[in-house]
Amino acid sequence: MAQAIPFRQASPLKASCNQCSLSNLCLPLAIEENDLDRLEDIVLQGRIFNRGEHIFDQSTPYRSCFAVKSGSIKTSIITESGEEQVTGFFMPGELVGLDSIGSEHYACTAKALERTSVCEFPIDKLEELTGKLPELQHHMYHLMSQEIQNSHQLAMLLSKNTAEERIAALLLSLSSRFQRRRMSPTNFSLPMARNDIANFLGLAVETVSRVFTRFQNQGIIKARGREVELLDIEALQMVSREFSRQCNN
Amino acid sequence: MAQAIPFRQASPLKASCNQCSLSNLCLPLAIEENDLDRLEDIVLQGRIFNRGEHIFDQSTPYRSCFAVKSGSIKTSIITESGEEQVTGFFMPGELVGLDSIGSEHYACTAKALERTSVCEFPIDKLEELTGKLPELQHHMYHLMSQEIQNSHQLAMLLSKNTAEERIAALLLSLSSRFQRRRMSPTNFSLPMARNDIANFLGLAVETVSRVFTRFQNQGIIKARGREVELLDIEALQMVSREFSRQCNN
DNA sequence: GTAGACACTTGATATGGATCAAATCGGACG
DNA sequence: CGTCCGATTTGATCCATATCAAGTGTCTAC
Repeated sequence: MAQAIPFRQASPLKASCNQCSLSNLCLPLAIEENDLDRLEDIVLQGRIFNRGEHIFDQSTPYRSCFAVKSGSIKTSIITESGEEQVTGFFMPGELVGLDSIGSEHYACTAKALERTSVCEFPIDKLEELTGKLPELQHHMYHLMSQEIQNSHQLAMLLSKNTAEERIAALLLSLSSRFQRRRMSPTNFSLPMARNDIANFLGLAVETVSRVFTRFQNQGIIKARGREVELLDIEALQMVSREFSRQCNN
Repeated sequence: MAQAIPFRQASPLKASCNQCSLSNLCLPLAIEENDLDRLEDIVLQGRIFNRGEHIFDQSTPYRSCFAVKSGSIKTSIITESGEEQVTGFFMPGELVGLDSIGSEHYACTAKALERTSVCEFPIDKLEELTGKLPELQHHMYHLMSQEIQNSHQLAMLLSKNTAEERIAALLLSLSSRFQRRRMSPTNFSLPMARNDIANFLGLAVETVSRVFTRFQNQGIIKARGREVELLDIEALQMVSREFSRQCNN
């Protein structure tokens, strides 16, 4: 599949957010064409992480937030007692690390779920820039408030919904995020393991597995390992009482 | 009950954040003495709400965020099906409405839990000001990321902890927030009903009640209605595995 | 190709907290 | 001071999901 890449630029070399296929999802979307080079001036592009590698963890001093360029990332909080709580999954175009701005260290640990490349935005430079570009500042506020809302939605899911409802909501959320990237909203491959899904949704792995097979038996989805096909989106929306918000952020 | 209020200033009259007893908790803490009047220029002070009144709800177009001056506020999401999910409690010095910046409408409903006064910060003016005062901008980012972290902590509590752990964590959080305001961290009166606690923590009212009496029988707390005395904070911290963060935000 | 390790599935059983039901408390108001 | 209604407590029972226990599948590395 991955044919040899002829000249992988080590990394520096000015980024061209301009030409990035994600520019309509990522920070550039809030910036005028002619200010774009100011963002390109501060971004560090081209860092690549293999599956399982940490982008940062809770002991890393906070420096930057990261945009996912390709691949995917899971963030989680590890408690003193070593328990993990997955707090989110991040796909291309999404920004990781907004939960830590102004903290000494990152508030969570970010791990690549597959081979993943990211763009890094040093926070001091980014804050300086948002001070000059009101549109960008507004967009940052918006992204952060979205993140708060998402997290509230998650809390809601965890406290009020059944296992089936939670899983349906997750599948729908992923679906709409694939769609945003002009990929199939019904056929995709889950970037995360059942374990991560279970942890994220506050369930046992066994329960996740059972719900997947139940959905499959009902003809709502087809799943083979991480490959998923949503056969009946409406049914999923029925199952998930609280689908509205999760879907159209 | 509400005796006539002799001269309630309709509202204008320039605020003096300067002299506000909460200036070390609220937005002024991020502002140089000599820039403070710029914040005072944009804040609308003196709005008062009686218990049960809405500061805003999900149909209100987003205009402002609010700082609690006295009293307390509960925020919640009301779903189409009418279910409520309490997303937070806000006490003096804390900022409400950060979850909605950049949205058309408020993402939640805010209700006064008791007689409450708030300071209103129109968001357009505030964004303009944060563009000029880097310290204030930084502080806003920090507050918002704190809110994300809090919400993640809540999600964690909901998905991993028992009823006792959740309630212990809430009591400790309230305790430290009272302490921050130089009030007793061990003797206080809960601003919210058992019902709100239950909803917030994803429990049934009955369970909350039972845990309160259990804690009481164990001599950890003393509770009579909303009056609470924490007799053994260490024991509470023991009960709540995940106390660390909740306490010292 | 095979060993080992991990990811996932399936089945049987246990349990924390929900739900249902009812009593008691407490405050607002006449 | 008594009434009424919502808030809180207490008790009995039930259920969704965790937990425990075996498989079975699948990927990696040698």
